[in-house]
Amino acid sequence: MAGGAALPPKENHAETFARLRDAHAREVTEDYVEMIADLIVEEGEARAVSLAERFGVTPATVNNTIKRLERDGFVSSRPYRSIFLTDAGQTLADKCRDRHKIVYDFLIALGLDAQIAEFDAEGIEHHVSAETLDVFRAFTKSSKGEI
Amino acid sequence: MAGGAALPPKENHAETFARLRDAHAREVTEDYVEMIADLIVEEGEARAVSLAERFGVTPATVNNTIKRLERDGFVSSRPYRSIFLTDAGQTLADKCRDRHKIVYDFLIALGLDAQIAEFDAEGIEHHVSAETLDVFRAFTKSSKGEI
DNA sequence: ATTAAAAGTTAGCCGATGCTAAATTGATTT
DNA sequence: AAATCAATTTAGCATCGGCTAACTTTTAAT
Ligand SMILES: [Mn+2]
Ligand SMILES: [Mn+2]
Ligand SMILES: [Mn+2]
Ligand SMILES: [Mn+2]
Repeated sequence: MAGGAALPPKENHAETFARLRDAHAREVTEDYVEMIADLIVEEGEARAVSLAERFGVTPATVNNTIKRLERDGFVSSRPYRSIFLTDAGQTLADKCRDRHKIVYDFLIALGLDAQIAEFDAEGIEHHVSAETLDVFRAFTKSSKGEI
Repeated sequence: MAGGAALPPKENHAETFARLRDAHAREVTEDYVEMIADLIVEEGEARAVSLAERFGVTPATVNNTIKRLERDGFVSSRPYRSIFLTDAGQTLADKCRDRHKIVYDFLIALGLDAQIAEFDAEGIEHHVSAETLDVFRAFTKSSKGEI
């Protein structure tokens, strides 16, 4: 692939895209639980109106998404009240926040500016395997050593 | 963000997610034109059955996607015949193939194995800005220098 | 030339993620 | 207490990207 054939062997290729579709299916969930956790830290609670503003979507869209998250066991909410993470939601949020920070810090360590790092990390975070994350973390750490 | 507040200023935050949604909207298109270009190189033509096998989806799904690509001016096709890229499609495919390779080679340069690099590159490629791509390219190049 | 197999198409379905417009509820002000 | 304003919910819609099942067309084998 690197320098050879244009395509990987066809027997394995579909697995790559199956993983990609899986990652996609989780992206919105991951961004929401992470955002809810951050809002609770920063503003004391997570309101639908804040989520709508942060994501740049309408309140109706937030409502739909929150219902899916509730169905999937990541949040709890009561009508007209703010939104809470379940234990599963908090666990996922912690994992996503760590991962997000590792990706962001890695992009900064590579010399990118904060705005670009923020943009790209928001997408990249959902597509880094555990192995890649380890390498990112190690790179950032070692790049801090060699001032 | 790096070490400070949990969240970026709310005035700018929505832009990050707007870009993310834009990138999403382009992912399938980008993967298809790239795959079509690669199949034409490797097999002489791009058949729906090959796309279905490569992506791990059904022929019906390929058909739907090809219709959207045709509607959007990236491919041309006639019933029961193989699929061709328009000029716009070829241009996009070339761009995507380059970008894909830069991301893949960067992950390899970081020390990741081929399988992981293949998996992660397939997702990451859609979320790297031009700036990040430049940095990736430079890193790969310099890592080749210092054997 | 028939037949069988492979490839492609069509119809109809679903879930995810977005939207607008209207209705409802809760909070604030007067 | 009423009225207003802000927040939330609901209803109804659209597109994308997936699916199965049935059908048609092309290609390959006999
Ligand atoms: Mn994200
Ligand atoms: Mn994130
Ligand atoms: Mn891809
Ligand atoms: Mn690609």
